[in-house]
Amino acid sequence: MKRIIFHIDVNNAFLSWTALDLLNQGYQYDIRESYAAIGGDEKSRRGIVLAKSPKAKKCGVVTGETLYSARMKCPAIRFYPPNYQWYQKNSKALFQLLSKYSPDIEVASIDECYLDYGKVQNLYGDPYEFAKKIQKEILDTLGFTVNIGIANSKLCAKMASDFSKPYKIHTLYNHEIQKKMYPLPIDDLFGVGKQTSQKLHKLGIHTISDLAHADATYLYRYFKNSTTKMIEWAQGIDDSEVVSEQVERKGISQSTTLPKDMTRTDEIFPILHAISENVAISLRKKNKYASVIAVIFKDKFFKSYTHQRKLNNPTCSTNEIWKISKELFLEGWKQEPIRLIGIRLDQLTDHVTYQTSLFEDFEDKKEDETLDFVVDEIKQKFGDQAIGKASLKDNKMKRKFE
DNA sequence: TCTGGGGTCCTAGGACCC
DNA sequence: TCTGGGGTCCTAGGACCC
Repeated sequence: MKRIIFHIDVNNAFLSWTALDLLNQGYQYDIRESYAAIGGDEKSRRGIVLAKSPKAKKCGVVTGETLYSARMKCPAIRFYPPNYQWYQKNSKALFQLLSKYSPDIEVASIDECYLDYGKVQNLYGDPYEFAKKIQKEILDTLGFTVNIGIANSKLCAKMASDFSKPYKIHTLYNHEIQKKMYPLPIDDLFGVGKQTSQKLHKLGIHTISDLAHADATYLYRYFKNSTTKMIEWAQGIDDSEVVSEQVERKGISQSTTLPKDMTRTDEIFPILHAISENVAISLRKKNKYASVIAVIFKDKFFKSYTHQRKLNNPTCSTNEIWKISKELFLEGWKQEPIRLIGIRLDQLTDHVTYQTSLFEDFEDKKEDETLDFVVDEIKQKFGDQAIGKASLKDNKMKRKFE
């Protein structure tokens, strides 16, 4: 039996959710109906468009461009800052509403998910009618609109939900692929980004149909092992299942664009220290230990590079993560101005079996970790101000990370 | 007044082992 | 002393997604 998959996607998620927030606060108009965008702060060099209203889109404003450039295209535009906590609340509410109807929901990101409709069809009947019903229920109870794509695979459902917006339902069943998907430009195919699309265009492949009919042996020279999957996706073939269990995080990272390009360690280290604390706290919240620590750099030319180390003994200690990050920074830094600095923790494990080495003090380490957990708990109870690292006390930078 | 932040997956090359 | 070769681990970088 053929599967039936829904892909549910919030229209202009960040903008819609901020619109609701503002209306709640007594705003007189709905920013979804005006020239508006969600964006970071230009002064702190985070000035890019994260989401835009339909009217702003009509002016040519695109996600990811600078606020400056958006303003050039659309002088009437107004920018609003993102509010991630509020977004998370709305996201949860959406998935909760949907899980009333089916336990088989795969959360794909903060504003989209897949639902395995085939498994519950006998309860709710015609897919299109049901999609209409939940679409309306979401609008009535949560206040924002979603697009729904209906297809026989996750890939096609995802492609379908993207066809036209907002508040639309599209089907892309297997028998509709040639008519509805083949004519689209290759850039529209999920998984084909800027680099791949450029290569494909050079090879004379411009539409999804071109790729669906392309010679795999020929393309293999350029795309190696991703060739088969890419061609299958162009043909609308995707057997992947809707996975409802929450998959464990593989890594934790935090990075920040610096207020200016920096070259002095006395300016950079307090920030790196604060990031160490933050990622360590996230790690302990999940009751995990990290086996790999990486420091992330971005230079003034926007070139990123990393320097990492695999640890003999996984850690969750703030002190150790900070100490190693500092070492990694000094080893990896190319002595050039830094635009962004960050830390990533990888290969997270549950337990630690200490491999004692001559040079490490086992007891000290355990003490460090125990202390960390106690500090976490105090902060949880009495707030972040209750306790803190003396070295960060008087640093203005610290405020940014709280 | 240029260009966020948090993820995942894949690949390539070197070291090392048998 | 004509320089194998497969497997695995580690590091670094790139592409893609929202």
